[in-house]
Order: sequence, then C-alpha cells, then structure tokens
Amino acid sequence: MKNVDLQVTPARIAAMQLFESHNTPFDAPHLIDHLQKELGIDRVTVFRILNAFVEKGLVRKLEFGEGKARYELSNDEHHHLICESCGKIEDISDCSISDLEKEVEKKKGFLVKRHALEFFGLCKDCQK
Amino acid sequence: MKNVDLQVTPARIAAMQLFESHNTPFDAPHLIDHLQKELGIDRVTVFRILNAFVEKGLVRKLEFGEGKARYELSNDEHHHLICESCGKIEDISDCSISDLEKEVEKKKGFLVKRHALEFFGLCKDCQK
DNA sequence: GTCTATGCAAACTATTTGCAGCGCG
DNA sequence: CGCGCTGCAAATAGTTTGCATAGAC
Repeated sequence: MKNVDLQVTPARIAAMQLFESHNTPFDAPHLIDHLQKELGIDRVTVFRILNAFVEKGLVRKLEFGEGKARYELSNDEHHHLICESCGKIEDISDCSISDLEKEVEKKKGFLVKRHALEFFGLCKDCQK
Repeated sequence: MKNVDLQVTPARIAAMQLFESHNTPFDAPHLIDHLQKELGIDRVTVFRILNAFVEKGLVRKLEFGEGKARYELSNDEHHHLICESCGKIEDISDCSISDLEKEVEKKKGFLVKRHALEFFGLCKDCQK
C-alpha cells in the first residue's frame, strides 16, 4: 500500500483484509457494514477508500446492472458468471478475447485498454 | 408496441421515436430531458416507461460504470467500444464469444442466457 | 510538523413507491 | 367504462463534497 503512495491506516488495512478474504466482488454497502461494525468507520470514508484503491489500481470497479458498483482485487484478469436466480458470482479466468480485441483495433482504429465481460444466466444449482 | 401488451400513449411513442433515431445508447436523464421539453412528461413516467420497455424486451439495459443505466433498442445483438476520453460509443456486431460460452456451460455447468461485453479505451480521434 | 485521512453534515443523482385522477382500447 | 398510464409528492439508495480535526510518516 505504501508502494502506491497511500497512507496505511486502520480503515484501509481492514478494507484490504476484506478484499483478500473475499473471493467474490462486493459492493460499497457491504464494506461499509463491515468497517462500521468493526471499527466505527464512516460511510463517506469507505467510499473514499474505494475510490483511492481504484485510482491506484489496487482494486477494480465492476458493474453488473444492479444500480451500484462492485469491487474486487485487480490481481488477476478474469470475468464473471452471474446467476440471475440466486445471485451467486463465479469467476472464469480463461479469457480468449485477445483475438477479438486485435480485430477491434484494426477495424475501428480503437485502442483497447481494458474490457468487461460477464455472462448472465443460471448457475448449476438453480437450473433444475 | 401492442404486440407486447403495452398501451400506446404519446409519451411511449415519443420515447420509442427517440430510441429509433438514436444510434448510441442513452441514459434516463437524457430521455427525461427530451420528453419533458417536448411533451411535459414527468421524470417518474419516463423511468416507468423504460422499465416497461426493458421488461417487454423492446429495450436493453446497459451499464458502463457511470453510476447510471443506459438503454438501447434490443433489435440486434452487438457490443460497445467506449472511449474513455471523449465518451463516444461505437458498436461492434461481430461477436465470436459463442465458443467461450459453450466452454463455460460445459466447464461450470452454468446456463448462459446473455452476456455483456464492452471494450474501454481510446477512439481513433482521441489517440494522437 | 506537514500533508493526508477521517468524521460529520449536507447535498446530489439516479431511481422507486403510493395514491388519486386521466385516458387508451 | 375498466384497467392501465400518468402526475405529483415523497421517499430511498448510492455516492460526492466542504470543512474542521485527527493521525500517519
């Protein structure tokens, strides 16, 4: 955290710990809930921490059409399977879009910096 | 519009016309602006129209991480190139994700109903 | 000690809900 | 004329901003 020029504070440590212990992306209210109970951190501070983390590239901001953002560690590149029935979010890592990306750059002259790919549907358990 | 069991009203006609004359997805405030000036339609009504259109499958709801939704006609299947500098949104239609989709279904047992794919970066004009 | 982070209050934006009245079919 | 659509008021959810104080380095 010091390597990205951010002060190390209790709130930020706790926030980072929650990211590290979570395997699925969560939203601001979820983090607020935790930090409020645990350390009495204010809602506003949580949003500021999230924005700082995103800006420094520690964390990625996602949107799944819920009217609020979700966040996850930006360690590895992967995409999501979102179950429209139970809300479970799974990861997929094998992303073979680089070909399509190259095509876009050639065809449209568009310089791709990042992409978002999500699959919506029904998870194994919700199908039967 | 009658074929999806929705009453045909001035507000809905005007909304549909805006969709048909627009080539890029727009947000609720944009539509509100138009319908308010044109016909004095209330903000709330516009949201209700948008929800009805989405529910009936006439329109698709998108989110590009702006903290608000965008909408577009759901005629054809395509994806978007979003310029992070000027905000221009272009379409790409040749989507070759069906392979990846099949893989997901096999590997994870996840039933894919739809997917979202967007590329973020710099458009031709914003690169130099 | 300086500069950044936090708390509190307030504001703002997008969106939803309740209820009464209007209008499409 | 009945039920769905709209308007108005109000509420809710997520998120941002301003300013004064507390805390990290």
